[in-house]
Amino acid sequence: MNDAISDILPRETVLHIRDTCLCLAAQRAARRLARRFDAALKPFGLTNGQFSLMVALNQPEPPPIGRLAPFLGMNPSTLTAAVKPLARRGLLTVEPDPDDRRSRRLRITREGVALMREAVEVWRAEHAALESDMDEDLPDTLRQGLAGIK
Amino acid sequence: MNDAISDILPRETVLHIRDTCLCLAAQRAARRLARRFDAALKPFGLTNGQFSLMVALNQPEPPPIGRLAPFLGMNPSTLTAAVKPLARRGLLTVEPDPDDRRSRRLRITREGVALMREAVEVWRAEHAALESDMDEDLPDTLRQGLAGIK
DNA sequence: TCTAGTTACTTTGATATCAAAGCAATATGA
DNA sequence: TCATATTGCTTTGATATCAAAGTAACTAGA
Repeated sequence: MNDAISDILPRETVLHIRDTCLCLAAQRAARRLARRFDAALKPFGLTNGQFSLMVALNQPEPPPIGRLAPFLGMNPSTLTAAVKPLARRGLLTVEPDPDDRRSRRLRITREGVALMREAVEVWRAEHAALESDMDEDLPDTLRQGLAGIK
Repeated sequence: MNDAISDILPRETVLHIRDTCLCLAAQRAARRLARRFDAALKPFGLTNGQFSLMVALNQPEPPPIGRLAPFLGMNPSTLTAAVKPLARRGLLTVEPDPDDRRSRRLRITREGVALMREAVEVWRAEHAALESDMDEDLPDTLRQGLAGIK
């Protein structure tokens, strides 16, 4: 007789968590959307996350990591790692801020802009297709709901 | 003169994507919720994803990987990897299905159940706290919206 | 000035994530 | 029954993710 058993948690507890857990619901939806946009952006060699990061670089002043991380809901160390493949491909550069040498600013390159001009059009098409799959007011409802998670 | 430039994408395009992209909004919210539940479940050595997986094992018959993956919105290969640390800790076992030896069923162990009994209470408390941070009808709105993403 | 504290980021080590390719078992059709 | 196709899962190689601990640079207060 080994450890494997059938003596499980109460069925109602399991169903309750399954049906109400916002964290599970969010992870599930995030994975599905990630796969969808990863596939759409594949011709550009970009993942959904890389696309979002590249979009966020388009600011009058190249933003530092410390400003991008909260915007993306991301830990700064994740961003440090995420920058590497993009820098390696020459899509962005990392420059120390002259006014504060601790801070490092991410600047999109010409190549990055050229790639993004095309990628944005694919994003538009894919997002339109996504929304057309959904009930009328679901997109806005979702946007409001997701924005409410701090 | 290097590659770095200031010739960026149209400002309106950037703002449009930033404010409407459901994929970005979902990743951002998923990261925030993941961190929150990871922190709450840390005393049990469980991540939010491990918790959800363990909950899903509580079924009359131990489910095969191929049934769990779609439930979690996950690629089967991700699940194969996710199982390893949990099996190593003795929280679940992997058994070949006697009726189809390709299929592998995940069975929660006694230890797994014991751990989950406590973890579920922490989940309850954390989820209640999460919902109390939100506007009245936001949780249900979000659940419906997230469930609408296929 | 120092010096202590804070901030911005990186490194480390672990798990998470996927697509693609691979393997073995099952199912199907001739 | 044999060959082919399909199915269920795993492996591989790459990026993603985090917390914790580390480093360097800045700040504030004595």
